[in-house]
Amino acid sequence: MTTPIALIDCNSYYVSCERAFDASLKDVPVVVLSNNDGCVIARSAESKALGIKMGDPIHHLRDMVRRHGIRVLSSNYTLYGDMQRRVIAACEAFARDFEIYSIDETFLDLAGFEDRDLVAHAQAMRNQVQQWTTIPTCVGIAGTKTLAKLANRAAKTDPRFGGVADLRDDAVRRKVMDVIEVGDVWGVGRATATKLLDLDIRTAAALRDMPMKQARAVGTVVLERLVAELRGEAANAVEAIEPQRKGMAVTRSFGTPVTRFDHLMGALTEYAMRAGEKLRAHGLVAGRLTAFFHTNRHRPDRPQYAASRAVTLHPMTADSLKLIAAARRGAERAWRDGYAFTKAGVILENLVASELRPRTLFEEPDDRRARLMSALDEINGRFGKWSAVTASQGFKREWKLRADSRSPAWTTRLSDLPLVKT
DNA sequence: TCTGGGGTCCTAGGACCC
DNA sequence: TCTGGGGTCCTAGGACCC
Repeated sequence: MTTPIALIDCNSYYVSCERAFDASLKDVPVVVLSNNDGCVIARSAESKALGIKMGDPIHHLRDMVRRHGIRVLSSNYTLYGDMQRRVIAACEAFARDFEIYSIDETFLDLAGFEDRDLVAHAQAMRNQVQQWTTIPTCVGIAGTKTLAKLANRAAKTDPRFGGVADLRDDAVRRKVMDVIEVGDVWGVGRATATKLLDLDIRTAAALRDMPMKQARAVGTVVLERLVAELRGEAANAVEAIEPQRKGMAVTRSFGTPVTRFDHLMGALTEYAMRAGEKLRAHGLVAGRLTAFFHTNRHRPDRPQYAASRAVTLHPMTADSLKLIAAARRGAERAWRDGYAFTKAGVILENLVASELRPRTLFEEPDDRRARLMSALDEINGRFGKWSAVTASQGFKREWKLRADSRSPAWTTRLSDLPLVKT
């Protein structure tokens, strides 16, 4: 008997976070936009009912927004990240091991809780989260992570489950798998779904029943593992310990296209600064930096150019000024005149915990530089992101993105605290 | 006019080296 | 007529996830 796994998933998470602090958003259609106010990344139930899809560009929806009075918000990741900590805190007592899978989903290893009524257990957890954060959730319970995902989907889409679906029961599991489309299974994307449909494999149940050999032929070991999980054989454990991350990136689309090298460098400088902050916040150093930029891929009628150049960081470093220098070297090598660039970024790889980094022969301890970096982090942490910047970054940001309708930092900035009038 | 950002894993060809 | 093999790094791109 495998230990039961639960997946708790917040409903319309970003919208629910916004609603926690703005009562006027209740019961009306709401959407939250991606960075740069480009496309829809979260929808309230009312917006879903209007037919708005995940990823819809907002400029295609302007009419609809006017007609239905849809409330449109820029995304506020500081708020969503802070709310996530509160959601996890509310779940703490309900399992011993957690894997925080994404900003709104957490797997729970329910080992040690098997003798309880797990549906009642999950309902109590939902209530706790609702009480502490106002965020509505759904919970799926099953023997493997992939099945817990399916269970969660069932809990979310079929009101008869009352918010908690337990797929450990054979009959319930079969019924659910018969109706879930193959493309809605976790790990089956568009390309794989097309291949499976060609083989007349249309449901989660059909995927479960396909021959293992065929699964490997269609989608390598990845699909093979997925099929095993659908059969109840755990191929993925709940990973309570966060694995060492392999890379990190800071990338942005530009509000206005960039045609000049110095403007591109202004943006890359900013991203390299930010990447350094992220490295230092995680206590890491990087061994490799890649700078990239490209033109608008949605306009094939215009001249296209995409390039990326990697620079080895030797010695490994988290020093923003060294990252900026490396980004410049990469960008200079890749630059071509005559194009309008719409996106750029900095990717850091070969990450190692700072204290474990290999020392080089000629490396001298540079305390002053380290102190400068922590001073920078402190100033920008206390007074806001653009208080201290490098000269090449500059205060004028021609490429900067749009975020016209961002909600206040309700939970993390004192001046944005909501006021209660009595 | 206007189409996100941040991840992981995998594949493949070319350059380069021994 | 008649191609070396194997390793690593770089760049590019596909597929998937949230």
